[in-house]
Amino acid sequence: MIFELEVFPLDLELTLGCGQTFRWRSSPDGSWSGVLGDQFVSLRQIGQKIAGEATPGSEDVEESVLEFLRAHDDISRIQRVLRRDPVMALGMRRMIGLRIVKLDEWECLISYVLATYANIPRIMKMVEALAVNYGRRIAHGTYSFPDRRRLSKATVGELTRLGLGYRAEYIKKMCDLVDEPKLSVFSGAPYETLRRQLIELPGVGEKVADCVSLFGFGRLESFPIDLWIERALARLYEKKGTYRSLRAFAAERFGEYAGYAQEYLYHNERMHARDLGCVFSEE
DNA sequence: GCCCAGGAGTGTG
DNA sequence: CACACTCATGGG
Repeated sequence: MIFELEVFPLDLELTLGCGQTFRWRSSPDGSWSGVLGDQFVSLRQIGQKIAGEATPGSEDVEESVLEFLRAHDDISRIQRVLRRDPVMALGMRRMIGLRIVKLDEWECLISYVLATYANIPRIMKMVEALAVNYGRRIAHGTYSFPDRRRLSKATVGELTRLGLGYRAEYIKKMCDLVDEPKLSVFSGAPYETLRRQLIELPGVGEKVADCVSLFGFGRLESFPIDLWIERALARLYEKKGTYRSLRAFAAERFGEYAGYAQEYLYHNERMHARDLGCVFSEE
């Protein structure tokens, strides 16, 4: 199935390659492919349009892609709000095509529990291993991410052998504790409540709860603080401290769109580490 | 070989 | 509340 969409502004490479998603990969021809629900989707940027291709499926692919890319986000409004911060104002425009994505809640929860104390290539490998071993086959070599029922069949031993390390226990417990009704209750809760409930889950601390709030439940005010963000805040704002204090700093500074500011800072800091410049300061 | 990774859980001061 | 230690392993 072939389709065409307009999402503007959007930089597909930036959005899918900056480390917020773990199952999207680029091809030499410049297209990006991944899985949405039970469909294998391939996207390519052509000017201001997105050309897409998907395996036949029951879902409305175009709608899924628009939701995934958060096409309804008013980026100019978001940047107008963030511009109040002088550091953001300096380089924000060059991040204009970087959009926060909206992931499936369950997949996001599992993915970011796996993400603790691992680098991105490894996280991608672990998530892919879960899909291949417990997901549903939807195309040649492509598998959907396993829902709770399917993932429940995994034993801790199997999960450990797949390279999850100490995370295997967390995933096993998660399958016993979280079901669709529970996720649905989470969806309706305000951010602070959602966050508190997520933290009660095994393997979920403040940072993971904030990632799941942001990428899984679409709470744009969430500001996950990992090592890169700590460095960015120290380097660009001379701000150090506990998670609690840094979080308060971000809330005051970036308000309802702290999640976008976070992703800008995250991407920028990683580029800076690779000596690819910094858009938020003159160097 | 070495250092690091989108941290969390637990125990201690 | 703030720090210290452990956890299991692969990637660069």
